[in-house]
Amino acid sequence: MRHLNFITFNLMNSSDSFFEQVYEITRHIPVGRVTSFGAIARCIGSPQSARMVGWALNKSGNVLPPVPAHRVVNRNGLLTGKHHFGGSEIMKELLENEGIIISENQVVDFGKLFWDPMKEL
DNA sequence: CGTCTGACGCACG
DNA sequence: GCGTGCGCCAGAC
Repeated sequence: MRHLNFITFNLMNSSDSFFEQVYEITRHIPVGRVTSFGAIARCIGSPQSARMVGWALNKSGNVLPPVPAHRVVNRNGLLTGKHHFGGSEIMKELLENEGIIISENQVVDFGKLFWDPMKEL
């Protein structure tokens, strides 16, 4: 049954589109880890399309399966997308629920928690 | 078609 | 280390 859902998902979403590649990589980010827009862009093969990654994630709210967009921050570990989660503190709370410490709108120990899709995928 | 818009990242001063 | 400028490119008009 899960297999059928997966097939339906692939039929409903052109799986080779830029957006879908972003979603697919984002879904692989482990709980309690984070990555950056640029890292995802590089993994796709468009290192200069980091802005598009953000654009894609902005539209990921109603996408299934769910996309953990809150685990994507900018290259400095800054929560630049926090205003797109309904409330301004939703993104922070989602990350803290996974054990990530946020201070001054920034991920503490970002270098340690950073998950590189190129290396890990 | 042209133009504008960004959840970015880099180069430079 | 910080501010500024610019290239990036898929959608929405």
